[in-house]
This record gives sequence, structure tokens and C-alpha cells, in this order.
Amino acid sequence: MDVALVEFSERGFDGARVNHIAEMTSTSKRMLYYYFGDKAGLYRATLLAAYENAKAMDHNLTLNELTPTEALKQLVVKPFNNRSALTSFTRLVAGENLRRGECVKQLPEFQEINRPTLELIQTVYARGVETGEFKAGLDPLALLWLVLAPATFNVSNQHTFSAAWGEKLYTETGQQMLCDMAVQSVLSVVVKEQDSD
Amino acid sequence: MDVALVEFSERGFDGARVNHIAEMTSTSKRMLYYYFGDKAGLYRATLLAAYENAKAMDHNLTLNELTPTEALKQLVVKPFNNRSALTSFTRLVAGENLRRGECVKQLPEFQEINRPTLELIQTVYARGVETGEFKAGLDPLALLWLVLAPATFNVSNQHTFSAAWGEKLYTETGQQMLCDMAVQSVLSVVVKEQDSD
Amino acid sequence: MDVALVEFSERGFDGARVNHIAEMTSTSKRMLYYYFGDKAGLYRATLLAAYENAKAMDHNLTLNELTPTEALKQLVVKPFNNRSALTSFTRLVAGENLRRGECVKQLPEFQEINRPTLELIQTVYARGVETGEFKAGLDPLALLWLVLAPATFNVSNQHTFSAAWGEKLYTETGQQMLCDMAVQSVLSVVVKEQDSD
Amino acid sequence: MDVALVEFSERGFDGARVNHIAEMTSTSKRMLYYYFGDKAGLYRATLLAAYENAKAMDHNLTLNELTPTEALKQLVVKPFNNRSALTSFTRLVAGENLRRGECVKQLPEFQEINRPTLELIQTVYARGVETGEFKAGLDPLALLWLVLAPATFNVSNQHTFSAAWGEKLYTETGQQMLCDMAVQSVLSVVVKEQDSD
DNA sequence: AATGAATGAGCATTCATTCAT
DNA sequence: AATGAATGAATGCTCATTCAT
Repeated sequence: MDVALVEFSERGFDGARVNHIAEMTSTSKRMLYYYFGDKAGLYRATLLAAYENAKAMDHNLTLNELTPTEALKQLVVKPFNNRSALTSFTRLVAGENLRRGECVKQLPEFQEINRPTLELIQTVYARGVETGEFKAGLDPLALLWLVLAPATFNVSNQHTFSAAWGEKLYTETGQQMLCDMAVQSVLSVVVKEQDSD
Repeated sequence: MDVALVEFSERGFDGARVNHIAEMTSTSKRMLYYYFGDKAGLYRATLLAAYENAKAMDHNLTLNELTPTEALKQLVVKPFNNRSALTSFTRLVAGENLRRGECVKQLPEFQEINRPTLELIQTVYARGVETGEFKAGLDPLALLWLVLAPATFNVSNQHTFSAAWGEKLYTETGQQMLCDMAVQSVLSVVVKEQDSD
Repeated sequence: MDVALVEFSERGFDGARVNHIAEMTSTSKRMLYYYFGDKAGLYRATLLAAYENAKAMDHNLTLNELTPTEALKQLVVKPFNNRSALTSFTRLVAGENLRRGECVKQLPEFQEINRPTLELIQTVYARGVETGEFKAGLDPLALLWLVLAPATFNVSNQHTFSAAWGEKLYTETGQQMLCDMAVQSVLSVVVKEQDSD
Repeated sequence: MDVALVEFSERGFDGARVNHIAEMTSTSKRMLYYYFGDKAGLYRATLLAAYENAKAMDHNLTLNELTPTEALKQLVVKPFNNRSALTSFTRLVAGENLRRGECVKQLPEFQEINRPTLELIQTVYARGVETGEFKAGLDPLALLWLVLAPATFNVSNQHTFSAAWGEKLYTETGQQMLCDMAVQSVLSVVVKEQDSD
């Protein structure tokens, strides 16, 4: 349900109104309860669908023919752009974190959905270590963290950031610069120094 | 009002109940309205106080005696630790971003409050450029962004992240590693590489 | 349907949920409507079945070989014990009375079902009058009333009574005493006193 | 709140609508929640008030100048008539019993409210034993039970009873007869045989 | 400055019931 | 005979807010 995603991501769980969601759908509010049980059930389904969709977009890559370094670049660029394109998803996740991950922790499928994302970066990293391009001994999970941090922050804190210091970074060129910085910062951690340009 | 900070950061603007705040204070709900006008007014005051406090903590540094590189390190480490210590603040900011910065954009003092933070990094960066340690031509605002991104993400997405991939990164040693990575990633962007020298 | 009896007797007509009844049956809710029309129809069927069953239990007696006095005793003891055993029935009847007998008054078979009960006591009373053991001129219906009052009250007001004055009367010995009292009180009304003889 | 008593006694706890109560009062539904917290709170208050009122009516007697036997008669007649006059109360109690006394068991004042009723019968019985009019060794609580049973049954099962066997017992003369029977049945248990007329 | 009482509008949720197949 | 999907109308309850004092 796209409209539920919009409502929940726009107003958070508490702010979201089942009424609004129903009114913007062809079905009635009553049907929402018929299918999802309650507001939390609807939220759960929405969250899950949003995660699946985001994963699909992040994984829409063909890395095998790239060098590990180039592949890693893609693994930074892609989420960076996607978080921006999937503002609703990013907001939904921010909201779920405000709820202390209450819902996500109870979703049995949640870990399974996310596993491939870690595997992806793991594979590329392993290839890079093998070719000698990458430093050995790094934690792929920390790498993933390093990739997601700027991509997520860029979207989730956009409003307070630009309220404080202006919109300069949120122009097209500003975003390009940030993306480049994000790439460089990840590479500097992963790639062996003598190899870096 | 500390209790308002807790309530708003814990439940977001919509989830927060004026009742709860009143009940946990010595004053009555009626008095809250007397002083702050409405819920939004209370929220505004809370937000402002939280920002002031966070700024004070981030600026609790004596950088003049450090080399620019060492100072920059501090400028990364300090917010990283502070965001963690000030979870309530970080949550509050996340909530305000979900509201699209609605409140923060109308606060006339907001830009003024934040300006010193940018000036701080600007000063250090200028010194580093002067001494030749830092690359020239970088945007201090982008640097600030690069500093805040990991510090904020680390706290604001903690729950979904650890729900997806476990708590490993949120142990003491995990946090140390992330902080080191954050430092390294910033330095790699700012500091001239000795190889290319 | 036993499960309907439980639901209606447990929660009353308003409190009963057609859903609950359906879920605890092998048939679906939809089928309940198919067979009984509506909730009231289901209730009607339940009530009728419960009355038939109670009557069957109350009449499970062989009085012909007893003296009228002994038979009368049985006619007191039996319902007293049965109302207790048939708590569900007693509760159902209490609920129907709260509805002002709305349903029972529209059941055409209702009077017919109950008639044998009155006939039973009538027969015994007539025999007793004939033998001279019983006072003449009493109204058998009033006798029936006198028999049912303690038996019913004992169950239907059990909870408020024991909440007010403790459970003492609802122990095994307590119940025995009450039953004896009920018997004695009926006999005192019906049986000729030997003193006045 | 008289109107709450009517609503709850008329429709039971589940059937009662807070809306109805509010509409029939000068206050709003919102105020009901302000004062009583929730539906259960309103019910609790209603139940308590009804019990207090019933007690007041049952105790509106001056027994000191009567012989124990005459006093005991009053103790049977009074509740018998009162249960009839206080139909709402009797229905409310029946409803509470259907709820298994859930509410009444949690009311801390409940036992205290009822104690005087037992003391009253206790006092009269003690006097009667002293004068030799009454049999010794009876349990005053069982006596109370014997008094309340017909009085309560008479009202609480009125509808099913008259639906089954007609209204004959619920005419004025019928009620008089039942009351006499109730008196006689209690006396026969309490009063020594040689004394009973 | 301070407050107890009041309120309109709205919320998530539930229920008995029926439509289309 | 049997059923999954659909629904209008309520229900208990809550919330931010204000009135009168």
C-alpha cells in the first residue's frame, strides 16, 4: 500500500490517521482492519514492503564485471542516491527508530530481508582483499555502517541541517559533492594507500 | 524543562502528551498553557533549549593549542560521543526532521544558535590550510556535514541497524571502531596525503 | 450449540459476540446466520435448548413410590442442586430477565415446555392433600415459586453475596445447610403441623 | 447519578451506552470521563450508590419496641417490598452477578457497606434467642440468605416466571401471598415450634 | 499568577449483518 | 449448502485547548 507508506512516513506512527489512509484508497477503513487487524498491523506491512523495495533498489547493480574498487564506489553511490529518491522510506525508518525499532524487532523476516545487503558488500570486500586492492581485517558490517551513514543522514537530517546553514548542500552540485566525499571517505578506509589515485 | 525534552524525544511531537508533561512537573497542565501558549510553543522552547545544550557540549573544547589535524580529530570525536550521550537531543532532532523542520524554520534564533558550530570548524580548517596540512578549496559546511553524518546516524538509526544486523557495533569496542573510522574518513578528505606531496 | 450457551450465559446477550461463537465452532460465522437468521435467532435457539435440558434434569425423578412429604422434599432438593450444577442455565435465565423476558415471551413453545414442571408439583401436592399430610387451599404455582426462589437465588446472587459476606455459605457444608433450610421452609408452608392437629 | 443507574440496570454493563447516559444528563459525555475515568468507573460509582440507597431503605425500621418475632417479620417484609420498589437496584445486582461480581469484589468499601445489614438481623436474632422465642444455634448469615432469596427472586426472575406461568403471582394479592409465604418460611426456621401460632 | 472544570472534535476499533459467488 | 469479502454505524475513549474564577 503506497498510500500507507506516504501517510506513515509523512506523519509517523502516532501522527498517521487510519482515516486518511482509508480515504485515499479505494477500500474502506473497515477493510483495512479486515486485512491488517489493526493500525500496527498495517504499519508492519508497510514497513516490510518499504524495506523490500529499498533493498531491491540498492541491489539493482551488476558488480561482477567491475574492479573491486569500482564496485565499492557503486555500493556507496547507489544507496546515497536511493535514500534520496526513497525519501519516504528513509523517513519511515527514522520514525521506526524513534519507536526504538519496536516493530522491526518483532518482525521475524526482518533479519532475513537485510542479510543480502551485508552479503553484497562482503563479497566485494572479499574480492578486493584477494586482489590486494583492499586492506585486510576490516569488518564488513562496519563498512556497511560507513556506507549508510552519509546516505541516510543526508536525507533524514536534511531539514534541520538546511534550516541551520542554508540549502547550499541540497542543490544538485552540492549533492554531487557530498556523494563524492562519501565515496572518498569510504575508499580511504578500505583501499590500500599506495593504490589510491 | 527536562521532562518536556524526555516526552517529546521519547514519543515525537504527535505522540507526546501535554498531560504527561504536566503530571511529571510540579506545575499544572494549565500553567504550561499559561507560559507556552500551546503544545507547539512548549515544543519550540524544548527544541531551542536542547539545541543550546548540545552546542554547549560540542563546543566544550580547547583547540587553540592543538595542531589543526589534532583539532580536527577532536571536532569529529566530540560530536560522535556527544550524540550518543545526548540521545534525547538526537531523537528530538530526528523527530523535527520528520516534521520537515517545520518548527525549526520558524525559530528566528535558530541560525544564530548554530552559526558558532560552523565557525569553529571553519577556523580550524583555515588554520590547517595556512599550515599546509589541509587541502585548500574545501567547503567548511560540507566538512561539518561529513562530521555530523556518522555521529548522528550512529544514534538515530541504532535500532533498525541493530535489529537488522545485531548489536555488534553497539558494544564499547564497536563504538570505538566506528569513531576511529569516522575520524579517518574525515581526515582522508581534509588532510593532504603525504604520498601525493 | 453448547458453545453458544457458554457465550451467552457468560457474557449476556449484549456482551456475547457472534464471532466468538463462530470461532469456537467448526462452522463459520456465515453459517450461523444461514441457520439462525440473526443473533437473536441464535439466542432464541440457545435459550430453548437450555430450558429443555434443565426441565429434563429437574424431572429426572421417580416420585410415585414416595410419600407426598418425601416427594415434596425431592422437589425442593432436586432443583436446588440442579441450579447449582447448571450454572450456565441459571445465568442465561438471569440475563433473559434483565432483557425483561423479551425473547421468552415471544417463544410460542415456552409455556408448553414449562407446563410439566407445574404439573409435577401439582400432582404431588394433590396427593398430599388427599392423604391429609398437606394443608389444603394452597396455590401450586406459589409453591413452585417457593421452591425455585432459594434454588435460583443461591446461584444467581452467589457473587455479590459472597463478596459482601464471605464464602462461608458456598462451602459444601454451607450449601447443605442452605438446602436443608430451603426444604424446611417449604415443608413448613405445605405440611400440616402435628401440634395443630 | 440516577440516569446511570437506569441505563446500567436496564441494559447491563455491556449493553449500557455512555452516550445514552450523557445525553440524558445536563453534563456531556466528556465530563463523565472527567469525573469517573471510564465506563467501569461510572459503573462502580453507580453500583455503590445503589447499594447505599438500598441499605438505607432496608434499614429504615424501628425494631427496638417490637418483640423479636415481630421484628423478624419486619426484616422479611421490608426487603421483600423494597426489592420490588427498587427494581433498578435488583436488576443492577443481577447484572453484577452475571459479571461474576467482578466489580463488587474490587470495591474496598463493599463489605463495610453491607456489614450493618447482617448486624441488624444478628441483633434481632440474639434478642429472640435470649427471650427463648428463637431456636439457638442458627447462623445469622444463613438467615439473611433465607430472607433475601425470596425477595430477590421475586423481582429478578419475574419475567421468565410470568412468561412461563402467567402473571397471577404478580398481582397485588399474589404479591401479598408470596410475602406471607416468605415470612412464614423464615419464621418456621427460626421460631421454636410450640410458639408458632 | 494560578487553577478546577469544561468541551468539540476526532481517534482506533468493533459489531452484527449482507453481498456476490 | 456454503463462504470470503465487504460495510455502515456505533462505541469507548483521548486530546489539545479554553472558560470562569
